[in-house]
Amino acid sequence: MTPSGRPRRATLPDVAALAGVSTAAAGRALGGYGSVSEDVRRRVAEAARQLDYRANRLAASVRTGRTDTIGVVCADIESPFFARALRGISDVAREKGFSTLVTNSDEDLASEREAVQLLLHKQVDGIICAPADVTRVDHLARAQSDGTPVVLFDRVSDRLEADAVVVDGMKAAYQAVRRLLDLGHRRVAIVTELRQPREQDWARLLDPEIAASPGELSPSEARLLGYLRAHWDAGVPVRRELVRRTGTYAADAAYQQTRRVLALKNPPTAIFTVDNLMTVGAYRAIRELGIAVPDRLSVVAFDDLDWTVLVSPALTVIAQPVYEMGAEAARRLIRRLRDPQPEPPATLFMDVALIERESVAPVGGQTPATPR
Amino acid sequence: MTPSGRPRRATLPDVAALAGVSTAAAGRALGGYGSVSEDVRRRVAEAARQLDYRANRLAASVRTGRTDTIGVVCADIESPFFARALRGISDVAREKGFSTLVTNSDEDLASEREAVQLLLHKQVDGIICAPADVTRVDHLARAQSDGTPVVLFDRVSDRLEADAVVVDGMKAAYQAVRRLLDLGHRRVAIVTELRQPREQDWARLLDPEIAASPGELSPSEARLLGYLRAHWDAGVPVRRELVRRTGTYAADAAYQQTRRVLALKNPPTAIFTVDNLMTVGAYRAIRELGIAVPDRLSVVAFDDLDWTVLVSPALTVIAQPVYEMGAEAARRLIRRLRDPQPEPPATLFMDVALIERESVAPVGGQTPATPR
DNA sequence: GGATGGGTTGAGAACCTTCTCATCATCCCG
DNA sequence: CGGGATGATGAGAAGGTTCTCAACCCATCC
Repeated sequence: MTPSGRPRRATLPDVAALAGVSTAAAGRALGGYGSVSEDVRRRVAEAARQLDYRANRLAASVRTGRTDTIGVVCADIESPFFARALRGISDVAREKGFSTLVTNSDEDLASEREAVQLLLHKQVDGIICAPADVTRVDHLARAQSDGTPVVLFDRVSDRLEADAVVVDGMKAAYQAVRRLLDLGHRRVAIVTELRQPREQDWARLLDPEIAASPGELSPSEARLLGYLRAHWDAGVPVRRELVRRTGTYAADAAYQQTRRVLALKNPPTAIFTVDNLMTVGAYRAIRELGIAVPDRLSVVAFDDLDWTVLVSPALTVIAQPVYEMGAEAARRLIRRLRDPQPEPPATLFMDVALIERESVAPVGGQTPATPR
Repeated sequence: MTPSGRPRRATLPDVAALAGVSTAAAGRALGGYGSVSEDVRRRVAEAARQLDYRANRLAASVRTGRTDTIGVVCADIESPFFARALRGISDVAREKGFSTLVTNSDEDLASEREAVQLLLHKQVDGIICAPADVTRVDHLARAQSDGTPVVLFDRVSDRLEADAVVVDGMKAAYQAVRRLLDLGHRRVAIVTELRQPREQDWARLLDPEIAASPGELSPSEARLLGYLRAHWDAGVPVRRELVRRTGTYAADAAYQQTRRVLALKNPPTAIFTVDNLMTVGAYRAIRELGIAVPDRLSVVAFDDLDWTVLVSPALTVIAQPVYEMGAEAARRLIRRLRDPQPEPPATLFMDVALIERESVAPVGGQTPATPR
């Protein structure tokens, strides 16, 4: 009996004793390693059943050094993007016998560091992380060099030799914005967070050399770059007042910025929102102002959300394979866990799809011929 | 060096040796238990820093029996409801020094059993669970009697003596439906999942005795009961053809059912959807059919989602304090962990709010005077 | 000056597994 | 029938921590 009066849970020696074998044999019988006779296996199983034995996987982990757990650091589990990705991760993980320990960084580097620290203390076998700052990944590098593999998710960093699963945000944004420009739009607004609005950011994006290697860019920066390039290639000048940064990652800020940009003397005829939170805020502003979409304003949003088909007109969006991205990240991590030195780390770029619905029209405003 | 060539991580004895103290002393110094002199504390800290010591919390857990981890069994992490609740849970958990191990049951009893089993193997300190079937909770009862406290979330079961954090779904639904009836609606449809459409369910809900103790009802059943009661109290007969069950928990099914109910010769003038997935499906049908809301159809939805203000007209909804529910569940669980025998388990009913927006009008169809 | 008591300290057990290794029985084969 | 391979078994170490306990120091108090 424990001090609390509850009967203590049966342990391996208890089972072994009841079955009349050694602890080692009982362990083998239940753990499925080593070799045991059929007879012993049966007796041990029976004893375990009788005692309602429940293996303590913690103890096993101390011994083996494996916990069959993968740690996930996401920005915010509440966001549909991460929620769905996590579903992909945990489905694959479960299938392969792993659990998932989830933490939120809220896009804050310090929280992320703390989270990684915690995961390492808890001895997770590997980590999937959406790094808050792709230029500050030393903690991940250290985890990795200490033997805990890392897979980057949603964001690459060329300062870390690790697998990564991402989307080519630059290409996707380019494609969407190019489409708008081709339809004759000359004033296309973009609503983006972009946390540190360092003045040199803008310059960085203009630098063709940096622009060529997206490993230094956050997703938002990459998408902004796509926006800029589409303009350059189309020979349309970029209007500074149409590039709206919220500075903070919040729908409300996007709402404010959108109201402001739509209140310009010379307002945009199209707007591109850079992720789901920005879309929510921007769309609220558009709706509140009662602006006719797509007649007066065309809208393209990054990320497909279930409500984008519920509003009228339905939103044209860039859809990322979010679930699959999560699943693939988990697959890669687990592959690396199983096979210590498989192949050199690689970045997987997954395809996005531009889903044309009803919120885009040629400038001037006729609705396109084929609404859906 | 480990076989792999990497230097082995420093352990407590290593630190102790470098600091020139016993392992026990080093453990005390770093772990913050027992008593140590200032001098020792400093030397140990310095040694730990030099060796880049990282505590193995697994080993500690084996010894202490605590893992500072709480297990969560939710139906589907991808649903906005659970995603937000999980955020509440993990915020509180983190603040109090706990991690969260997350599993999905997909509303399937077998998966839930498996998940609980896994959590127990991993020795979580406690479990927060949204049980798939409130009448089958033996596995949770066993976990609890074995010393792993359980807090029910979103659903009560009177077959389990445990804390629970829920919403009074019956009252909420009653309130919403009553409002519709008071506005003159006589044909109010309800779209609900309700997994096992056992024929006796209906009878159960009619039985006043069972209806009095909601501890046997799933949230969907409770909400249906609220719907029924509102009718009884208002003296409005319940039309069987207006009660639409999807049988399966999917937006598509809700879409189908909604199309069907709206295609009746004598269609409803109002519709009540029972949770977020049902709302998405039902609203898609309404939009596709081009039915004017609220002029021809009033709409009330359970659960407030970010898009309910983005559609026009904005949806009138019943809002649950989802984040707070998660947070409170975590608080209760942790309180019980800290204090083995605090008070008897209790069910906390949290308040819902009926948020009136633009999707409800008196029957016949004028828009109400105060749109927002 | 001895008793009391609180703060420090280290030895070693404990937690519950897995793993190594030596032992032993069995079996196959030449 | 000897030699070697194969498989089953148990003793005991290992994994990295926490905890118990006895010993010790030193100050205080009578």
